Amino acid sequence: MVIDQAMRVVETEGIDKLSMRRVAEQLGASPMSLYRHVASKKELLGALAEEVMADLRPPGGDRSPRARVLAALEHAREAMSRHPWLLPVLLAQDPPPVRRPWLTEHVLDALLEAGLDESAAVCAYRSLWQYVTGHLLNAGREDAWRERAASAHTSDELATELEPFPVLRHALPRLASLDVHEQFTAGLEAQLDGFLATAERA
Amino acid sequence: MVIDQAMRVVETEGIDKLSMRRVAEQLGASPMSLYRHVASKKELLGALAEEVMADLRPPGGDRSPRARVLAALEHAREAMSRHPWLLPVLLAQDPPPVRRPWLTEHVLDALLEAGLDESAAVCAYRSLWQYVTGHLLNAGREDAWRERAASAHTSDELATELEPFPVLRHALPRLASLDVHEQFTAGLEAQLDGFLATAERA
DNA sequence: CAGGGATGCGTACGGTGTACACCATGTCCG
DNA sequence: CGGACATGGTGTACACCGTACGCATCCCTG
Repeated sequence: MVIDQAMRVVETEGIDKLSMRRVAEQLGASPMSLYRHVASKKELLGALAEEVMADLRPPGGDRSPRARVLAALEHAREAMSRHPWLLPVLLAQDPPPVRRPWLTEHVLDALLEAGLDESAAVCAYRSLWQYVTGHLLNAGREDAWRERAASAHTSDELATELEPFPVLRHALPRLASLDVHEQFTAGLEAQLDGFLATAERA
Repeated sequence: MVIDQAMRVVETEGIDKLSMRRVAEQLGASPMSLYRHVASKKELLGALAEEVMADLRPPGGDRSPRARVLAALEHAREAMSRHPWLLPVLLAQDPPPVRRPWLTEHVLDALLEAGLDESAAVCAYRSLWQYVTGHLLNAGREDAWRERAASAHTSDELATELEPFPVLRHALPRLASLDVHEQFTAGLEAQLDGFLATAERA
């Protein structure tokens, strides 16, 4: 019940409005009463994260291993991008909770089927996961970047600031018009294909 | 002076011991006096981040473009891993500060020289950067994961918890013995080579 | 019925960022 | 010289936060 209400708060008011007092208030209870159900706020957050991760089951299908990896990670990205608070919370939890690792299982399996040996598969999985998380964490700011880039044309101040960086300045419009989702799949495919290629060579 | 002292606090006591009151105290001043020099704590953190980023100049050299990209990003990883607070702070800043983008300039330049067209280079740069940040954010927890993985042999509870995930369970020892730095360069090279390969095909 | 554990809650402590009003000092201009 | 004004410092106060501690109340069992 507590975590349900907490989830509701997070979803409606955002993660930084989540406080013990807020949850208790909406529950018509006193702040301290929550501690009968939850050891600490950190644990509460962990429970929230686990709840979301629990139904992070990659889509099935009888596609090629490569396609399965791409689909699984794209699915994960999409799901996690709908809960922007999730990733920071997960990263703040130590030790990392065992979170029904469907994704890991699925991707590892596909990588092995694609011909990677076990240690290469593990390495590749971690790399791909890191890429996905990195993308998610940066993606929120892309809009701000875009504005910044767009204003480079008009703002003299920014123009002179970028004076020592000719390549960047010239490429700035491209950066502004970059489609976030396209860029995600491009990077994902590049990395995966890189791994598959080195596996092939061995 | 304020930011210098703040930097000192962060370096010696960690980022979460940084508070206006703490800095003021060490400066022998009152908390509110800081606000004459800094608009808010957020701005203070931004200034700290910028200070570190300012001397994030990738190493030069007359190597191949590929080697230059790798060296630049490895340099960035190494530098940022020495300041674990940096990346979270950067990601919390909106809008992202213009932070003397030596790295961007350097990598973009190398990518263009490697034969990518401008929009591909921009896309690749963002992907690579996202990978680096993702790696850094996850890397701190690797030790905890390693412990967790190591305890899988002994702990029955974890063993039964992993029962529905045979592939993962079998691969767990590999995960535990993964060298973080090797994994970083492997993923980096895979992604970069993937981008270079698709550029070649075009 | 007596006792005891589970559960809820009120109070309080120590911490945070910062709005606001006030004061000290120096600098410049009429 | 006298007063305006900018610059920096301070003390108080507010609105929060997480949570340690101890007391009150309930139900369940012996």
